[in-house]
Amino acid sequence: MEYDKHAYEPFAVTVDLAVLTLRAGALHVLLVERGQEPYAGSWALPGGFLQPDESAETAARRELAEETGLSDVSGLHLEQLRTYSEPDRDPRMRVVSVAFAALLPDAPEVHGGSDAARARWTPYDEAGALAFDHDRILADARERVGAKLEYTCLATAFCPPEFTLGELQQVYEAVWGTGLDRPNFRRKVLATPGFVEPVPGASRLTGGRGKPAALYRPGAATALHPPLLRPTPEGHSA
Amino acid sequence: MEYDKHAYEPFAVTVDLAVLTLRAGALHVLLVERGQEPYAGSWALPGGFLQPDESAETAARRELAEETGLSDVSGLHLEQLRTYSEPDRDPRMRVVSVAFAALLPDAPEVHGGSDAARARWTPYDEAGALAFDHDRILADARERVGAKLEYTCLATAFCPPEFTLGELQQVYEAVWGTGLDRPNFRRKVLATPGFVEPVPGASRLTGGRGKPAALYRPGAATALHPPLLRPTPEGHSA
DNA sequence: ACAAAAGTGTTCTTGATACACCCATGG
DNA sequence: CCATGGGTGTATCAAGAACACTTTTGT
Repeated sequence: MEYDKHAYEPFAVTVDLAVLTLRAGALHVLLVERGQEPYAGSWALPGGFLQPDESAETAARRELAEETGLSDVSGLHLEQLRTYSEPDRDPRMRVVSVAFAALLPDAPEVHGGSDAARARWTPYDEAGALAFDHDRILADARERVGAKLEYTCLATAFCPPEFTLGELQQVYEAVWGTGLDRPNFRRKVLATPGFVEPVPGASRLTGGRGKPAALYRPGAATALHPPLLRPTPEGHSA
Repeated sequence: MEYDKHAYEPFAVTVDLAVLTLRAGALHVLLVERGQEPYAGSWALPGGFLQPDESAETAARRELAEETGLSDVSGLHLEQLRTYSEPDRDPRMRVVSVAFAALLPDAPEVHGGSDAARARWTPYDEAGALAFDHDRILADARERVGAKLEYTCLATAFCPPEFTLGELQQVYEAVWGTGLDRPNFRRKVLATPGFVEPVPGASRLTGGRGKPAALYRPGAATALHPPLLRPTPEGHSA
């Protein structure tokens, strides 16, 4: 290892964020419209450069606060996905990008981030062709989050502080794109100690009609044993 | 996003490799001895700088070939772990490192890599304190590989082209650090279509004594449904 | 009364676990 | 003939899947 600071072409290091949330039971992602070339007018994932004194995680959280306008992003779940480093991924120079997924419970309207670019929540399925390799980053984000729902308690990161089991189930269904059996889902969640804990007296009407649902809070557990497997994606089966 | 090449302090981008293999039934990792400060005399994971025209994956494979001396590393499994970017992880300058795990079937002796540094295979448990944040990278590598053994066919990446079920089981036991019931392991593997496929007539003696074991090749499947869960790590249970 | 959503119960089937047991080979 | 490792069979138990049914609310 040699350490001459200028022996190599400098690399720019950025973070890109797939900010995910649920709106009306559907998975949405935060996109910003690009003002300059390349890809001017295209939609892209929010992101930006690492400052000299911050880690990728710190930069990601800073960008998240800037883009969403939220005052407190400290409790939100940030998940490092992977790093994209193909030499030609940005036509202007070498940009190595560390990608993150961020999970938001409620979805504040965000039109116009801090840097005056247009921003909007877009249904995942309508994200279409994004700038750079952001399509792939977004697909990787969904796959990673979908996989982590299976064996962690991550789903509560999409929910407000108090939520119903129906809302929790909607998280799974939206991210996985499948339907789940409500009684079985309910039993599975309640049978996992520390996944959720009941809020004693509380209940809430969900669809205007129907029985009010009991409210729950996230529990102390982080892992799910045994996991909650999604209905066999394809023909794998033992 | 602004793109002035010199608006920011340049970052060095490196790759670090946790090269894992099985020797005599135990998990080993490839370490190199550092010649210069900082951490001169300490052991570290092999790695190096990204060249201007290569991706992190390409750089990782190049480093892997250089450090192991293997002529063909194209078939080996490389797994991107995550990127380590704490500002103070290298005392000299900002070094952002993309970490990989590499899985080797046979373990060629490697004393002396290409850059004249001493290199050696070390049992995972004896790796002790490594330079920089390499302890953490190595721990992350083992955890990631252990997790992927549960729900993918990755275990065959540790095996030679033809292997016995006993050898495959040793992979699981070495990475997980647990014992497994042989009859049940066997059934589970054979019941998963495409995990392994038998080599018709072949068999091999393993321990000098005992019945010769049938040989298998890796199959076409990559995923395991349902997964092969490790014996409950801690008190999670439904 | 009816629709809609929450919540409970029950049955069936699958897969995991824990063994006991037989087979082939070398010393 | 015994130790060693490969391979088979089987009983038991826990978990998941499917689905019928009851409860509580708004209209």
